[in-house]
This record gives sequence, C-alpha cells and structure tokens, in this order.
Amino acid sequence: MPEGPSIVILKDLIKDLHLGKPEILEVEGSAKNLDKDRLLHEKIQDFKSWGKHFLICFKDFTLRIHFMLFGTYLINAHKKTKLTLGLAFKNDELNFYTCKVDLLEGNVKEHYNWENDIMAEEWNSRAAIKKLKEMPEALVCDVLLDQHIFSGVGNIIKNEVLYRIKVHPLNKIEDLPPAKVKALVKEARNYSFDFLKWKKENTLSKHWEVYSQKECPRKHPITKKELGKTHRQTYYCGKCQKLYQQN
DNA sequence: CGAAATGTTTATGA
DNA sequence: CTCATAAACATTTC
Repeated sequence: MPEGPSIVILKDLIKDLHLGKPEILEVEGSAKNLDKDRLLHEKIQDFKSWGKHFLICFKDFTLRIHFMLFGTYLINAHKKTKLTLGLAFKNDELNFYTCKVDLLEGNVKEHYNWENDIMAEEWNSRAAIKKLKEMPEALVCDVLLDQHIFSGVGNIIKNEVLYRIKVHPLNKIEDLPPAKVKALVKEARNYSFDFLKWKKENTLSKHWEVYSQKECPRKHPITKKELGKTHRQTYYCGKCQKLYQQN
C-alpha cells in the first residue's frame, strides 16, 4: 500500500465515487490529537496526494494521512482492526487503518511542493538532478528513498529502478556517468507509472525483476543485503548492475 | 509459530 | 549540537 503510486490509486478510487464536495456527517477513529468537532459538518474541497501522503483538503486546513508500512483503507466497507480514522458522508464512508493522521493549518500549497512528487504532473526532473549533484557522496540506494528528492519512491521502486538502469546500489552519485544520473531520475518516474498500471491490474509482483527475487531476468543470482544509511533490504544483480568505482 | 515486509519518527549515545 | 544508530509503532503474509 504505502508507495506513491498506491496513494494515487486511492485518490482515483475516491474520485470515481463522484462525491463532489462532500460534507462530513460522522467522524470516528482513534487517531490521536484528532479534533473531531473541527471536521464535523465541514465540506471536503479536494482529495490530493503528495508522495506517500494522502491529503484531504478543507477550506482552512488539510488532513494528512500517512500509511507507514502497514496502513490500509476501505471505501464503503470496514473491518475488525482498530479504526484510526473514519469519515462518513451522505451515502459513502472512508475508513483508514494503521495510519498516522496530522492536521496541517492553512493552504495545503504552503506545505508541499509538487515538483518533488514522482507521480505529479508538476514533477521536475531537472530539480531532482540538481539536488543529486549537491550530494556527491550519497549512495544511489539512499538517494532514491530520499523523500525530499523523490517523494513517493519506496523500497520496491528503488530496487527495480536500479536494476532497470543497470546501476549497482552502492555507487556514489559522483561516480556515476552523467547519463546514468539522468537515467536514474527518468526511470524513477517511469517505473512509478508502470507500478501504478500493474498495481491496478493486480499484477505488480509478477513484473518484479529483482525485488524479492532469487534470480534476475538473465538468470544470474540476486544478492539481498541491507545497504546504505537507510538499511533497507536491497536486491540486486552483481553481474548486470555496474559498480563504477571501487574503494 | 516466527520472521519479514511497500516507512517514518523519536530516543539515545558518541 | 550534530550525526549515526537503535528502538518504537502496528498488521498481514508465508
């Protein structure tokens, strides 16, 4: 659920309900610091996503929902797990579980820059390249998870992008040929849209080339290791993915 | 049943 | 004070 494309799917599902600007008739849930009175009878102006954040926008504030690792939601359905936030409208309800809810004051545009959102129309690849050049020592397996550069990219996207561009996860940005830096940025967005398409078709895991795999498409063995300062599981092919400088 | 997993924040210590 | 590391949180799947 938690990577950027999955949040876009949630947003699209809600748009498909054609709610318009629904009034909140009921608020439930255990989210801490949740001011239920503030939400009651307010009208939702818009549903947005930014990276892994799902945003419910009101006139003067925005609810931010972050699903972390285990978060889920149900639309017009519910389950036994403790409800974190439930919103009921005239004919529909949205239920969010195991997520973090925050209230952002003021206009949502003051809080987010959509140039960094890997799924947004406003995505700015040149800005991403510029930020990468400012961190020459950083490892490629870490920068892909940096939400200030690639908001929405998670561990699956990280691993698949690096295999697609045949770059070893332990390369430093400064050691990559400029064409590979460009390819990194381009594929981060490309793969995210493939992720979106495959996730909608329910075929995402069938398309994994390295993530959670034993061998790569060329039948080489996959290495699985916790790498970088993020210490996330990294799956890569030592034969297909090049390490440009060793030290 | 134990382990691991699409993630981030907070606490702790050097 | 800042950085690196550890711990914390919560649920489903294999």
